[in-house]
Amino acid sequence: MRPVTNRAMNDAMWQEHTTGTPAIIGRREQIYVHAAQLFCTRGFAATSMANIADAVGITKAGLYHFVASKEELLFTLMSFSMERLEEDVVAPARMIADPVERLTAIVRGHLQSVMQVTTPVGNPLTIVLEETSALSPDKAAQIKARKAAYSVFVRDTLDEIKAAGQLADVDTRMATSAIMGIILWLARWHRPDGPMAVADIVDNLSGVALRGVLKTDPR
Amino acid sequence: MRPVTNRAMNDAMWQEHTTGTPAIIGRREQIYVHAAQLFCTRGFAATSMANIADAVGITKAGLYHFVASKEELLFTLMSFSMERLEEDVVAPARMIADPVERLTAIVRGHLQSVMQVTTPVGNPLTIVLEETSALSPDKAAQIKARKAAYSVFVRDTLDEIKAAGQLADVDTRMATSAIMGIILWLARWHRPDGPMAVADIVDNLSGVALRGVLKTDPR
DNA sequence: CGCCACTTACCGACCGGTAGGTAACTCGCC
DNA sequence: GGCGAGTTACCTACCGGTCGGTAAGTGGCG
Repeated sequence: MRPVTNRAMNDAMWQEHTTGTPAIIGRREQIYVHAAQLFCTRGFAATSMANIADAVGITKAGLYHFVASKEELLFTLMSFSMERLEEDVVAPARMIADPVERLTAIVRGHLQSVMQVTTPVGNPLTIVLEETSALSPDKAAQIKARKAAYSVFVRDTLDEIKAAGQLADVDTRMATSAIMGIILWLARWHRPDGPMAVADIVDNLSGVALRGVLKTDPR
Repeated sequence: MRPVTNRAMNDAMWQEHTTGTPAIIGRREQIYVHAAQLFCTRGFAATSMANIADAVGITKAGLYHFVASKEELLFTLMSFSMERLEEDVVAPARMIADPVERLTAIVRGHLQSVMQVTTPVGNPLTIVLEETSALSPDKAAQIKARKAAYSVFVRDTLDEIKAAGQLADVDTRMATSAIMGIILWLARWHRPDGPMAVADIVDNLSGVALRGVLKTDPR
């Protein structure tokens, strides 16, 4: 069973929902894109394999030619989602030495990334990450560990900012939670056809987040 | 079919999970409390009526003696949740004339309210509100309208603050979204046995939220 | 070039199990 | 004796997943 490449899936999701033109992509990619959207709209448990098959335009048995199980489908989607976050947001930010600049890059990058996959139901890749309870304990633990690593990365950056005397009077765990809340909530409500430009949303939300956790710059 | 009073349900949820002592409450209240927790942990679709019945200690048919349907159960829970928000947070805040003070009261009150019902799985009453997709269109619309009214209340307050020249350079819709994100995310991760005191969490998160949206006080 | 072995991409029918929900009965108490 | 609070037994629909089968290629070899 040939694996789905992340690049192909990303292209598929991105192209389908930004240009409106369905990408010429393989069945596997089609399946993952439709599954992500359905899981996002109705939830994992409320989506049947027959629903996904219908959306793709094949039968349920045909669907099982490409995926091993419903759980594997969800897990692959989640892994892909975490990989995107790690590659597109965390990796570039790690190269930035100054902690305030790094935090800015994380927040703006993550916000940007959330809006890059824009569907009429929010960002399926982010929302699907909330379905960890549908996974077997060991797979759930894998995803949770990757989420936790990201959280630690943000918090460590905030600790550095605190050490440099540039953090507002706030616990770094709480600051991390506040930032995550702002970003994750965006993933739920943002619609591609909304009235506000992506760049403006990034500016506004990163502004609130950074003003909220940083000491007002005395410069 | 006698209705469940909100006060009784509130007492039940509150007492059960703060004192550890199960409150002496009626079956109806027991059912709603357990259903809320299960819906919160596994999700609405992944929770069966048999699961709820087991948790309460009766049979599934016995459960149907008290509730009309699974959907009604969810809808009642959601209505109760919105009523609490409206009574405990919105109503008191409406009496405050100064918009900055009012916003402070909303944010702190909502954070407080989220942590008042503390279970090992977050705040079921808040999280259950995310299951609107499991409701029939008309019932979903009712809940969405109440959520929207709350959102408008917050945004109107921010508009007043802007008019008074006390808002940071941020769109009021975006500021509303950021504030909601911080609060709703708290409802997902907060645990009653966490290391941080409720009062400290309120101070920290309201601090981030208010610093994020308000102009730095020149006093 | 043509044929054969093999693979890919499916389909219709079906399986055991579980879902939400119901009908009819029983028990105990005012 | 009637009503509230349950029970057992059961129904139908649908769930995730599998089975056997097949049409349309693909590649190698004589």
